[in-house]
Amino acid sequence: VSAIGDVARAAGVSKSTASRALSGRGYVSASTRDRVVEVASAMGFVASTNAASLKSGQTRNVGVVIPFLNRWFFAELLEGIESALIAAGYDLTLYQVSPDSEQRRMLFEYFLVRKRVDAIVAIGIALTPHEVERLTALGKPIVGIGGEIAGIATLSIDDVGVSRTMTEHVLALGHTRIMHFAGDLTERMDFGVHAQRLRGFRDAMRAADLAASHRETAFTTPGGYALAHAVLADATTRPSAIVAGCDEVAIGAIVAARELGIRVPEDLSVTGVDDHDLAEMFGLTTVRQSPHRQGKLAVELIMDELVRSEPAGRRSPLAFPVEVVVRSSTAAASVSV
Amino acid sequence: VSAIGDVARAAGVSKSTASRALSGRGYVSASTRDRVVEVASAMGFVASTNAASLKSGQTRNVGVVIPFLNRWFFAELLEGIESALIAAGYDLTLYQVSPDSEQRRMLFEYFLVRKRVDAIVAIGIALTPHEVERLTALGKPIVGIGGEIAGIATLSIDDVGVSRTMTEHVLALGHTRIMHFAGDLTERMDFGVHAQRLRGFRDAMRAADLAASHRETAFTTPGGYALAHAVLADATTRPSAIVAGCDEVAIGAIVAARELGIRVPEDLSVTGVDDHDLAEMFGLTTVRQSPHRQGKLAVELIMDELVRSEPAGRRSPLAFPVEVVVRSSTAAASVSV
DNA sequence: ATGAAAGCGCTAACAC
DNA sequence: GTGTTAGCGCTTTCAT
Repeated sequence: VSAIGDVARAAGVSKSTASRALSGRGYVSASTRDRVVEVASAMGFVASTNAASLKSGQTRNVGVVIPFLNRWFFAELLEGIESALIAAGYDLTLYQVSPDSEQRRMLFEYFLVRKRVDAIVAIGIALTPHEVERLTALGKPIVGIGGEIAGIATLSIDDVGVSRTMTEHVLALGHTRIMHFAGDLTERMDFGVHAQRLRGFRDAMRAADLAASHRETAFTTPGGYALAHAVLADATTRPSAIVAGCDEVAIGAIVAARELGIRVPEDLSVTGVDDHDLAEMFGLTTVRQSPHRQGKLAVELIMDELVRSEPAGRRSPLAFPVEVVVRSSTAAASVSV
Repeated sequence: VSAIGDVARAAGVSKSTASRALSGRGYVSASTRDRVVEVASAMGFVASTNAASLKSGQTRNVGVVIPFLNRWFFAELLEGIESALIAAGYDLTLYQVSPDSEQRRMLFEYFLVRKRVDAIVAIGIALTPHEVERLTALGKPIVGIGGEIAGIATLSIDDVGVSRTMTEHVLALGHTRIMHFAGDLTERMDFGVHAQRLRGFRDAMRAADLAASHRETAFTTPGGYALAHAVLADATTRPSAIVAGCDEVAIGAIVAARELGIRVPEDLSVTGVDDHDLAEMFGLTTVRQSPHRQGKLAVELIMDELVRSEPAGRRSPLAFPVEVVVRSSTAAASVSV
């Protein structure tokens, strides 16, 4: 009672002919094909992916490993990946994983290995050489996003450079009392994003012969808000500019500053990183990472290996180009002292 | 060269014994089991889900259909669902679908039918009777979230009631010039959430013998921001309270109000719906929908049908209980006129 | 151009 | 308790 057998019988052909007609591979006469296709759709027949996969070894399914779902950059990235995959006829299996967890080990040792996915997109996860080896041994293309990983194609922005650029931008406006709102360094997100952005800030400040002060905070809007309230309370010691580690933190800082009666950008310059969808509303100067495009590009790289199997040239780490977006939050800088 | 055959040979047993030892089903002596398990893990063996599914008809995979990824409520919901599924040993296949699209038809006619998922969680999608029938005919449990759907278990909040309650809350504070910031009614999200929240507002206003005025906006923070700027500009006509259709809109309104020098809540009360993670920062009075818990509950319902196969009692629509969270944004209401 | 038959890797009767 | 056997539904040589 195999389903394709039913279609075949109804169309008066053999299973193999039905299969050829429906999959498009192999020779079938036009008239036969049309008949089979019509019968199949009339019956509402859809081939079982399991059976097809078992035979072909292709699942038409891609696993996506992601650390956050409720943060703007990651949600947007996921959207880009999802739409690109659907467009290519692939399904997306989602794994939310915090780095450094037992869960993560499980994922790589078990979930990803049971021949359910053709490829993997690993976001914000610094794969170990062992993990890379295990996955490539299975012949599964992997693309990493968020940092460089030896041996596989990766997509990432230059976090140090981005942070340095933003700091230089603020310096060029004449600021000297600049503070960096860094992510929690002990949290140790993979690839040390927080640490790298801190480093970019420090590099720029050192080059300008200025003292680089920073404070750590949760990488969220409430985090930036709370920290700004603490840091901005004392008018005599407050910085004239804040270089925030990400837009969420920057936005929290702006809200807090306004609550304290501090005008932004007149009395306080704020910059972020991400081009969050609220950035425009707050006139935030930031760096556009184009997560949507990163997602689509990642899928393209996957498809290069999967469909056209040309892994060679592309395998090197790819520094994704970003774009600085200057808005009013830094436009009118007060030149202090 | 079947993989489990390799394990079996290496362990000196037959394929079926190996299968029993690894799956845990059926009788195997403890010593044999241990040996097989050890050999398998030494070889890094993981059973092919395809083959297992083909045989058992169970995919241990659940499809989740969701309209947005980058909105707080939906992202949080997805997180809840994901973690509950992983905990149950299930994978999650993600489909982002805008209601009313060609894509959506494809999804139900094709993607969801190819025996790749055991069950479906449909979020914010008003399934048609035809779609429900097709899916239930396949014996796949479905749980809907966001509105009632005939014939399947659904989880939703009482949108009319929620909106009425919030309006009554504002009325009780003594406000008379209250405006509703509604979602775009032409956008027609499934289940008419926007229209229902508007109705709850109108019901409460009518009961209080007050004129119910509302304006439509995109259901986003920038949307609420732009609308508030337009509505609040004229001090003589501005409302003393805004009942926003969701927290995103409410937050945008608060930011705009503050930019205009309007104090919140002293000069303007604002309420929302969702308990967005920025709600606390803005002191926003809102309704907590607990998306995380909704997600976990949805998975539980799925598992009831899937594992314990007891679909009966639960199938009726379930009104998910919400909680009103009063914060400072409505605490000190100015009694107008 | 089409059909017959083998088999993808695993599980579940059924025998022993 | 363990091995043997027969498929799950499809694709794909290989004949015809």
